[in-house]
This record gives sequence, C-alpha cells and structure tokens, in this order.
Amino acid sequence: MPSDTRERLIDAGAELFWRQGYVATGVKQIVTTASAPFGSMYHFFPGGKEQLGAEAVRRSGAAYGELVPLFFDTAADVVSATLSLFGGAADTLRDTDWADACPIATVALEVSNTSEPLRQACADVFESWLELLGERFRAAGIAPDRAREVAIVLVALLEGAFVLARAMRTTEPVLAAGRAAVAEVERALSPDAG
Amino acid sequence: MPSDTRERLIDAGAELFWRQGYVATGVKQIVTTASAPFGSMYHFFPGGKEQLGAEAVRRSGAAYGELVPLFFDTAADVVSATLSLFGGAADTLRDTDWADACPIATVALEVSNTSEPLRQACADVFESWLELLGERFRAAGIAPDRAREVAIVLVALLEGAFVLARAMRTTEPVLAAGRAAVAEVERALSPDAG
DNA sequence: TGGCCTCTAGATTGATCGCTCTAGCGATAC
DNA sequence: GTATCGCTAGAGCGATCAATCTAGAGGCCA
Repeated sequence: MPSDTRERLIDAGAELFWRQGYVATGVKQIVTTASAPFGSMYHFFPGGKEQLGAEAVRRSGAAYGELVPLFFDTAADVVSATLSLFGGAADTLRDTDWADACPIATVALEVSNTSEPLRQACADVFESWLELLGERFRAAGIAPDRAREVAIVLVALLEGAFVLARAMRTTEPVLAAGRAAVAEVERALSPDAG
Repeated sequence: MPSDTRERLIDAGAELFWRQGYVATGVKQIVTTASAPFGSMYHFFPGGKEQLGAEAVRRSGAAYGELVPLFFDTAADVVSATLSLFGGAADTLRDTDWADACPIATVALEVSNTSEPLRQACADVFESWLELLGERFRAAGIAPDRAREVAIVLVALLEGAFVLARAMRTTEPVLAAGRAAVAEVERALSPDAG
C-alpha cells in the first residue's frame, strides 16, 4: 500500500501550488500543511521540490479531468455540457474569491522555461484533457481531427478566460468564452453552415 | 525629464517578469540587469518590488497593446488582421523557444490573490487591450456590446493558447485558437447566419 | 564658500530558501 | 536477541530573499 505520508505531501503540494503557484510555495510550508515530518519529504521525494511538484501537477490534472465525465455524462448533448461547464466554472470562481481556477496554469507558465520535468508534467496533463474532451466530441459525431481542434479551442478559451477573470474580478470573460465555446461546438456539429 | 536610471529599472523589471514571472525574479537581479545602483532602486520605488512590478506590468501592457494598431491598420479587414495576429504569435513563440508569449499573464496568475496593486495593474492592462480591440470591431460595424464580447473571446483564446503552447511546445493550440477567433469575428460580422 | 537636495553606492539586516545531515524509533526477519 | 530497514525527527548548511541603513558624490542656488 502507498505510504500515507507520501500521499499527504502530494495532496498538500497540489493544493498549495494551485493556490500560490510553484515558486511562491516553500517546501517547509508543504511539509507543515501535510502535517508530515520534514525528513520524510526528502525520503519520499529524493528529487526534492521539483519531483513533488511534478507528481502534484499530475494528481491535480487527473482530479480536474474527472470534471469532463461529470459534465458530459449528465448533459443531454455536448452543447449543453459545454455551456454548463463554463457556467459552473464562472460560479466556482466567483464563490471562491477568484481562487479556484485551473490548478496547473500558474505552474505551467512559471516553469515553462526553467524546469523540464515540470513542464512535461503540465504538457501531459493538458494532453490528457484534450484526449478526454476529444473523445466526447468524436462520440458526438465530429471527425477526429476536428474533434481535437474543438477540444483545444475549448481548453484555450477556459484557460484564457481564467486569466482575465482572476485579474479583473468578474465572471464576464468566462461567460463570454462559454458562449464562444458553444458556438465552436455547434459549428463543428454542422460543418455545412457558414 | 524622467530619470534614466528609473526608466532602465522599469524596463529591466518588465523584461525579467515577462521571462521568469514575478516571484522568481529577485530585486538584485533587476538592479544588475539595469546596470543600476542598488540604492537607486528604493530611492525611485519606495514601495519596493511591488511598486516596480506594477509599473513594469503597465509598461509591458502598453508596449504589447501597440501590436493592435500594427496588425489592424495594415490588414484589409478585421478578419485577416485576426488571422495574422495569431499567425504572428505562433511564429514568434516558436522562434523564441516558447518564451515570447504574453508579458503579463504569468504575473497576473501569480499575484491574483496576493497583491492587490499588482492585480489591479494587470486588470487595467487587460481592460486597455479590450478597449483597443473593441474599438476596431466597432469600427468594422459590430454593435458595441458584441464588439466587447468578441474582444474578450479573442484575448481569452490567445492567452489560453499561450498556456497550452508553452507547456506542450507546439504551435498547434495557437493556430487552432486563431481559426476559432476568425470564426468568432465572422460570426459577429454577419449575425444572421447560424 | 556653504547649504541643500537628488541620486549613487553598497554593506548589512533578519528572514526564508531548498536541501543535507545525523540520530533514533519501531516493526519485521532471522 | 539482534541486525536490518523504512520512516520519523529536526538541527543546521550555504545561499538568497526583500528591504534598510549610513555615507558620500555631484549639481544647483545663494
């Protein structure tokens, strides 16, 4: 069985990196938050903060990816699923004081040119989301290449809207992005129009 | 006349925050890069790193905003301007080793919940971009409310595509976002179709 | 010349950074 | 019993953090 302390360290790291970013989060703070002994940190993660960071990113990514079935399995179709995905994101953002946005976007931008393992972890997470979403769009009858493109546009709209919304403290960008995402999905569903 | 040293400090800060983010950039590094005396830093910016950061963000934002007339004045219409804007962004990103993306996005995410002055500076910059773009879309005949929404969608697509592209090391998201941006602009130009 | 003010110059502060180190606890194996 | 191993525990390393401090250089005006 996996060590309990190790799990708690990853969870604490994921939470803190989400909220504060990678650079601003100290190892000591992670250890304290996890109620773990400091020595265990480097026992379980000989690669140090970077290794813990990579595992935390992957865990956050997997958790966030579970939102895809949550929204797309309950909705009537991919259009309404897309709409409620953005609507839910806007509500969550506002209700959490503009904190609960993408758990890895800040880290992704921070480390993109400074840590290859972390950059790779972020890339893998994004790719997994694209695959999860692409699958849904293919199931809705959209051709594979087009399905991937729609998935990319959807994720880009969400990530970009998060950046704007968190800075400007308004849900306006998320709602506008949601309408654009719906339009993109509809456009892919009926490629003849336009 | 404005002090030369002060100007150099802001420029150096803007450059470093762009490349490394706000948290990862040290005051000492800014001073060294600017070839400025350390004492001058706190003479010109009694508010410290935070004050310099806010001014650097506004300067970067203004410089980046100049891309709007650059692309929209030379293009035949707003659609081709949008297309070349994303195309240019993709080329630049690839040619600079995925470094030259949005100069303030990393900072915006980093400080959104930790520094109100910096958050405000980022919000002001985004708002200025939305105004610059909205103006162009209004001039193209799009109703004011709709023009703002198109501007938001365009910026969100670009910011989100940057996040994906920098992590995944491919221009694919920027190009896909560009096509979606073009579709959004076209949709706004002919609201009857669809 | 003397006084004032802006800016330069960098040593220094206390705190925190990521990380290494030794020491020892407790359970299992023989 | 005792040797081994996984894990706990935290003191302490050198480096770096943002920021403060004193000291003085140089221009401007009287």
